[in-house]
Amino acid sequence: MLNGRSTVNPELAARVHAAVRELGYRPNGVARNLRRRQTTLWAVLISDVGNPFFTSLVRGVEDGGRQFGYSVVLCNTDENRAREAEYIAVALADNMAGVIISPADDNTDISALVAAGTAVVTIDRELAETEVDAVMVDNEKGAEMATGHLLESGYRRIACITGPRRMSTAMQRLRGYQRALRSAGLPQDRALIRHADFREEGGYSAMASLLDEGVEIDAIFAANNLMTVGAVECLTERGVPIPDRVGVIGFDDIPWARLFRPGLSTVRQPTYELGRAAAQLLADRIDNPARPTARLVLQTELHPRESSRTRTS
Amino acid sequence: MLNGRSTVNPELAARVHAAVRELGYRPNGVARNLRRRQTTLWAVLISDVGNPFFTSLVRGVEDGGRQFGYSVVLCNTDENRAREAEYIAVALADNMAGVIISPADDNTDISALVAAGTAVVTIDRELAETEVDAVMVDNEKGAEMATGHLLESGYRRIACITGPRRMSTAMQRLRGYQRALRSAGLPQDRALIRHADFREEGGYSAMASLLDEGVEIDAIFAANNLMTVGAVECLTERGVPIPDRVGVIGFDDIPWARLFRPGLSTVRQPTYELGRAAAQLLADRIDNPARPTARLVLQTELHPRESSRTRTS
DNA sequence: CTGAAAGCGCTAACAT
DNA sequence: ATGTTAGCGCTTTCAG
Repeated sequence: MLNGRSTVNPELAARVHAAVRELGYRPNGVARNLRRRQTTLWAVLISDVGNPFFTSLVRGVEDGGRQFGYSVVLCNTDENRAREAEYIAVALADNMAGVIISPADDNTDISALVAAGTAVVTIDRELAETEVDAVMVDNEKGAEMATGHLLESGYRRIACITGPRRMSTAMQRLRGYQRALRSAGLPQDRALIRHADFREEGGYSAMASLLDEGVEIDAIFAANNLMTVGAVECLTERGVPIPDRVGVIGFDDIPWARLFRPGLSTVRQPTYELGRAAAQLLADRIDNPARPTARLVLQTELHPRESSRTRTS
Repeated sequence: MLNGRSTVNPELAARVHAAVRELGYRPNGVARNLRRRQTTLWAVLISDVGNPFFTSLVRGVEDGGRQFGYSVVLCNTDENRAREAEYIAVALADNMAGVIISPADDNTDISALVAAGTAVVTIDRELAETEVDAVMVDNEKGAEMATGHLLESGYRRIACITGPRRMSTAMQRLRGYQRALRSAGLPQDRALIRHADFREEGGYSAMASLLDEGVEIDAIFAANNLMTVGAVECLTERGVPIPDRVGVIGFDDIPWARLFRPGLSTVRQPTYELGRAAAQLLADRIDNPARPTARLVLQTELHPRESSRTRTS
């Protein structure tokens, strides 16, 4: 009756409902999950909730999931494949309805999930081998826009601090940077390219190494928010004026970037929307496991601020 | 045998384990949960993962929970009591092992959790009625330090933008502010006190109202990170120089506050540690439901930066 | 159309 | 010390 199945005497129904309230009866979700062989839980595997990029993503996923009646289990992988594998095992053991993952590596193994029939959506980063629903931004275009903006502002010796080779986003953003230089007819100088770890320290050290090695540069394109902050800190610490001596633009916004001085130019990603879209795709995949995989690419937006002001010299 | 109970023929054990691996057997956590009448899930109820304060808290909880074998379900309440109640119902229905909550209101009703025997720890904010384990900072002292610092820097007409009356943190921080003024022998001017909503917009409007009403002020103490940002934005927008015309200090740090210009003075809370401590307390409470309730108070740290530089005039 | 019964996969209690 | 069984609370199926 409580499932709204039977057609019962309305008076009886009222009495039952009263009793339900009176006795404080609560349906046991665990028993329901066991019987239905499904839960209403999603695992969200990201490298760090401390990074505002992922925060906003998670927020979107949670809001989206709520609409469909799912709760979100947070899983920080710290870019660590072992930890990632652990969480995948948990998701499997707990029969989670779906997994949204920003893989720590292009080759992250999600075959166990696929084999178990668990719905999976990758977010931000793509998987090389397995074909599953994916939501991401147009990284190559975003990076090209950023680099193109520096070129238009008059910078010519533009360095690129990108992420690890094993991550799709790092490579796509690097390609975008290279494409912009090529379009402008500028030489590709390998000394201008650094692979760091997508963290603040990585950005800092990459910036330091560029300065220490005396590589001639007049601008920096940093391929994520944290590395941008690291690079700026390094420049500030060493008294290199931004943008007069070195222009800076970063990929992905930083909250309150407008309160920084100089204001940081960035390529903004629609992070919240990425999360919402992933939630939509996952809910849909759960209802419709057979549908062909979807690949959703959202666009980025250029936000020029003072750190990439037009060069006058 | 898989529970490591029996003493079995080692050769047989090896064969079983081989079969386990071969067949890809995975224990069903849901069935286990039903039988044990317990899960390994914690619900963390906070108002917003988008706020770096809560982000860092959640990170601490997740890291702490992992150590004890728990996963964390993220629940954004948006300071909304209805949504909070919904999530409490979910935690109950899903038999979650424990709940860590930063209540949207001093009178948030957690009696259902208590009645069901679910372990609960409040974090950041306290509950007025129910006595449960609690982790927080010394808000009054932190606010007193902040205000005291402004006084030492030569400010005399210090306004306070605090949070809603219904929240313990807002009231404690207000009291700390008042205590500092009293110690300095300054008058308590009610026109200097504003209750906002702990959000950026709230800080912005409160600041705007102070300026619009022509209240004579030379400094601001804002009782959380987001309201500090809002207040600074308002001042910046209206061209009020910080700290020369108005000094600013905020409660709770903001990531990369040192990249802001002027650098924002803050009272730092040990956010990550708060989360870790709450996790510890919750795990312990689950193992030991009868132990008396604990109330853990951590200390804050003053981080003076340029926004509250000593007045020369 | 409604009520009864089987059983999801595991573990705790019980019998051997 | 080991093997067996009952049953967690629900939903689904099947019989009435």
